[in-house]
Amino acid sequence: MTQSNETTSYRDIKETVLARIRSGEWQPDSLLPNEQDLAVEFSCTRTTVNRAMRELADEGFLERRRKAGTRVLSAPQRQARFTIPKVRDEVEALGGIYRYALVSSVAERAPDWLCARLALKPDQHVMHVRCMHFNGNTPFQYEDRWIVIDSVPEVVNADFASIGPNEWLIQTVPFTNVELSFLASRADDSVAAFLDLPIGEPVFTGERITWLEGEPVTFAKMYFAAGYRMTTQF
Amino acid sequence: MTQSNETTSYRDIKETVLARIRSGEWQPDSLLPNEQDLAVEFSCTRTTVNRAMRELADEGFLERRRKAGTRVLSAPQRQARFTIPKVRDEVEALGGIYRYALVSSVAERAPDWLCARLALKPDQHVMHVRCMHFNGNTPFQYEDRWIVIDSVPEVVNADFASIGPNEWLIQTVPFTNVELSFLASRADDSVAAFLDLPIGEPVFTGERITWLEGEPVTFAKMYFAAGYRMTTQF
DNA sequence: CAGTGGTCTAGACCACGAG
DNA sequence: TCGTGGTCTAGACCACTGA
Repeated sequence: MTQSNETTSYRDIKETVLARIRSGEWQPDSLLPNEQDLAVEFSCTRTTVNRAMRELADEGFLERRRKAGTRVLSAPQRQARFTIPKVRDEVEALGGIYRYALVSSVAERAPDWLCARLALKPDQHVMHVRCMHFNGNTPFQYEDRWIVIDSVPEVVNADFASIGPNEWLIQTVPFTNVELSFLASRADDSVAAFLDLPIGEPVFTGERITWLEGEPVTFAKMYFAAGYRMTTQF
Repeated sequence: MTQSNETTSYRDIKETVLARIRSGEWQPDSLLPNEQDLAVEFSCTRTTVNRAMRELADEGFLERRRKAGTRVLSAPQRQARFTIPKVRDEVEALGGIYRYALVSSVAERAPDWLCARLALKPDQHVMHVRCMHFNGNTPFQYEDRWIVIDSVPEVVNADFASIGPNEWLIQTVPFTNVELSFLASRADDSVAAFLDLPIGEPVFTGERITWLEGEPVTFAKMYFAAGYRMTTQF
């Protein structure tokens, strides 16, 4: 009990509401009493009821609309929250020792497919950085990344031998918008070599595009070693 | 402006705080003024400041501790929220026409690997359901699922020819705990045939384990058709 | 111990949107 | 139009935890 004894907290209300939904007392799609009535029932203020119901709606159990009232969602829109850790943290969470290694870092004209992907002008230049992340001496992730020089001019002076491009970017342009995708790809000869896999092996792959105030900053492909799985509970 | 003119809303405060972090005015790891002081600065009550800061902490930008105060997280723990839609919704969101087809549905003794995975007793029985989800006539997802009969006895009477096992389960035991994983697997001959792929092709694969009040309910493997990617923005 | 965030109250005004 | 949720105020007590 977070609050002192015998008060009804918003947590209590959340529990009670969930229990009623689970028990079938409040059927999917059914309309719930309004906040004022619930406040009376729970002997608390409408503010407290409001917080409880608002959070339940955020969590995907309820749908609330002014005037229409609050309904139980028939198919709860449960959302999985995946925390996207930095590779270093991910390795260390596994109890491993993180090691980073730069493979190559070159400034080059942005390839056509990247221009299309990031809406770059045809003559824009990018820093192409390839690197490896190890768990001890085991390959953990191979990263292939392009950083738009016009958007982050300091990148030409970055020392990617000593710091990974992701960590460098987080320090340099911390607050960005991100589009993140996951897919299964096939190991080409390069990926296979870096991850110590047979060519053609399925590889769990992430793609991340990052913008800062609408300007494209970076495109990254992250190839995970065999057996990797991304897991969450909810 | 959600509130009437000239009041400071919790949204305004959130924006201002984020802007200060972005601009570097509030550096990572630095301590922010306490709520009371911010309330004075923003000419509003502490309640309003509290809501703004609480939400920013929920969203992974700040860390708050009683007595210690509120700090800017150096590596924002941005969390990707993936909405896990029902297959039907996912297909329809693509503008496609959803079609479901049952492949097989048999009650059987739980295989050993499943007993281990779900902590079943060796003699427990499961309903093994295999089915296909199509976008029009294109394979979209092949689903291989086991449902624990002791946990959901009604399953023996379910008509999986007319309703998918996931939709049936949502109707029957709506509120559950879930562990969800994604990985890249290799198409075996069966998966390859159902998804119309060459054998050995990489397949984006989901695994879902569901419990109800601690009792294991179901284990499902979901194999997605070629080219599938799971995407989110944040 | 004392400062900070966590939460509740009692009341108010308002925006939205269904009927 | 008018009921419902969205938000803010002003004030209070308390839980947690760092020093």
